[in-house]
Amino acid sequence: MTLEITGKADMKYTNQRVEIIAFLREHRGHPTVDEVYEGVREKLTRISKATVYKNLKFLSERGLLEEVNVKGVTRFEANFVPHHHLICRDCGKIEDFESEELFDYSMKIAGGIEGFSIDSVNTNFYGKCKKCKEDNING
Amino acid sequence: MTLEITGKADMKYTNQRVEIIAFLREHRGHPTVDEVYEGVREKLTRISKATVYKNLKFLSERGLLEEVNVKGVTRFEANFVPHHHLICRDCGKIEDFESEELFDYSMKIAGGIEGFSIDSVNTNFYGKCKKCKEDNING
DNA sequence: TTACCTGCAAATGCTTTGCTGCGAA
DNA sequence: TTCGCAGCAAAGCATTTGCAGGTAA
Repeated sequence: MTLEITGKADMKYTNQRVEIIAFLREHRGHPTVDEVYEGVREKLTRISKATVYKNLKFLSERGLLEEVNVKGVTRFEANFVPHHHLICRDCGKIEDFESEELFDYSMKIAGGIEGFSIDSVNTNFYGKCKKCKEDNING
Repeated sequence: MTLEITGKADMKYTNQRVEIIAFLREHRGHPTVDEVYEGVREKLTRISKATVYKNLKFLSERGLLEEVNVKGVTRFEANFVPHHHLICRDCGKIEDFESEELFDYSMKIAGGIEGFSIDSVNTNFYGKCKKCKEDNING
């Protein structure tokens, strides 16, 4: 796999990094560190968890990944279409939600904020996912 | 201090809980666990950090506090006026930002989302705070 | 009175780090 | 060839837990 990332040439594209990014591009469910580790291990059986940690941090700092934290659990994603999050308070599930109009509206408001220079915006919607709602009724 | 919280009677209002909530109501800068611990310790010198942890978790689960996580650091707040966050990518500082119009707009969009029942919304604006911007230029 | 809560200390588990050998460029 | 990176194991820390005594209701 070739990663199409321009302007980020000052780093080595090791197999480990390539597979971590590939895994996150293919698994949009906001995996945890362990889930990334288990997933990548299917391709690179000898990868260590320390390498996964190091690279998730490294790639996040460089803007190749995004880190999300819900209910004390750190999760990762590689979705660079501007989007928002639907977060279930019960199970901690995160779903992406695209709304160009909300993005535009928020950025317009961002333009009027003094003292902070804002480069991105993300709205979190909190509530209950379908499954947890049904579980509440039935169980 | 009397906590004016209705409908939350099934818990004991120990001095520790009262002081933790009081501290967070007076310190709106999104303190960390350690900062809460140090702050409350000025009133209750014998409080343990385990008690602070237990209660921050307990009170968050009951909706008396909100937990925010930025750059891997967990912070707490007790601001129940609907608000948004300005988050500095450099230093991790969080400022509250009130915008009724953004709140209303987001909730209107929330009403049209299928499969998730949404009860609250929070927009995070990411960028650089004034101080970090100046530090970047000067240092 | 009694169930719930606190403080202490120990345990847990996520995350980071130091170091040696290796591989991308 | 060289510097950055991977893997391993150990260390570091934030957070949780078990338990005995204390306290709010």
